[in-house]
Amino acid sequence: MEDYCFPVGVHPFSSSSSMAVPQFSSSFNLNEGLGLIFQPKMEEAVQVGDDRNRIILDGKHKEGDQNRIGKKPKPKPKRHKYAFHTRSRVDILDDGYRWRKYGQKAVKNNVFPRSYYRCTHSGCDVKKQVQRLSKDDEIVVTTYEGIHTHPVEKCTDNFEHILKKMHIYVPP
DNA sequence: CGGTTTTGACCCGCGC
DNA sequence: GCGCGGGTCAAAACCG
Repeated sequence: MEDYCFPVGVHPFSSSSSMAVPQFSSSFNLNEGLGLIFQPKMEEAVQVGDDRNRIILDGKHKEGDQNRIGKKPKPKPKRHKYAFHTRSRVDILDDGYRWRKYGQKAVKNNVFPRSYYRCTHSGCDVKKQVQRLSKDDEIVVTTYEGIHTHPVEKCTDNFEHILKKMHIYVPP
């Protein structure tokens, strides 16, 4: 599946606690290419003492529906995928961008479905997939594909709104 | 009422 | 060619 898989960091917008706390940071900028910059203060999230927090690089990903009927088959531009393994009990890890869900599919050998999101910013076709591992349901894999053509949407959302969207997790 | 989510259908690539 | 799995579309439902 992935071409490369190496430990690098942790998703900067979650924590190892029972709830992913949205911590917005303009330093999280996929436009930097591989320059994923994590805030030092995010280090608390790297408390999982194993290699489960990592980045997956996939340089040769097929281009979705570029070849749909009625469309010219374009030379496939290379798009990189960046995947974060995140220990979190919530699926929605707000990264400062606004996403619209456009699909959900059951994944083979996984009891949890995979969700597909697209950046809502006009002209920006960055996508991401969110999937939970069936082995360890506390691990969420978020895969980003493409590069944002715009800066991070500032934190228009207030915290209350975010919590609503997250369906706050209440530990038993 | 406009934006988002849901969900079944559809498309495509790949292996057999 | 066929079936399977993954990815996307698009209409309807939902929601603030």
